[in-house]
Amino acid sequence: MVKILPQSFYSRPTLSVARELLGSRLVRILDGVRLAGIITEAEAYVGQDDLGCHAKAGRTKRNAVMFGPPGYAYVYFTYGQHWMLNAVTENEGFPAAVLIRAIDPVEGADVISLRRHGRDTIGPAKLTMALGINGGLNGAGLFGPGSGIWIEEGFAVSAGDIITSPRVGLYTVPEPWKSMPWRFQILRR
DNA sequence: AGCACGATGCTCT
DNA sequence: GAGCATCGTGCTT
Repeated sequence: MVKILPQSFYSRPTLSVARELLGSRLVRILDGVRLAGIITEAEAYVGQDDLGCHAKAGRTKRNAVMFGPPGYAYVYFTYGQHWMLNAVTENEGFPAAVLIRAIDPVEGADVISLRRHGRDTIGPAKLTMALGINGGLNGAGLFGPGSGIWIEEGFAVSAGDIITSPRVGLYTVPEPWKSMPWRFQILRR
């Protein structure tokens, strides 16, 4: 029996949510077809004090969803071509989110492979390409089946199987934020 | 297998 | 006008 992660799952410390999203199942209904992948990598972005977080300079049109209630998708466009998927965390008014950085396809792998031209789904923009995620999903609720995207309970990943490291791509972010070990990955054996 | 680089356009200053 | 939570290619080992 399948359980969609409830809004209360996201209404918690972002680091906990990021760790626990590993092993869970990201589901996307695309053209009526169910696609899904196990989340294998995620990063935490934690509030206005975190100078790596988009919310550092306050609320803007782009990051507004992060300031809202938890459990919603924050989808933004970057590098002129890529969409990034985040899950908003913590309480309304505290801007924080988890960036989903990689999935391991488990349903609709044929469709996913076509969409990726046979290439992998390890990378934040790669998985949005694979699942057809774009700005139209910014603000979509992740805790119910209504929006065509949600996250289901998966399997628990033991602490020993989680790799922690600094977040990727924060070239101009000052320390200590640049080096905070807020990237979580499932160890590949 | 790894590194360097160009692409490309939106957002915020 | 600068910068960007990246990707794919092409070149080097």
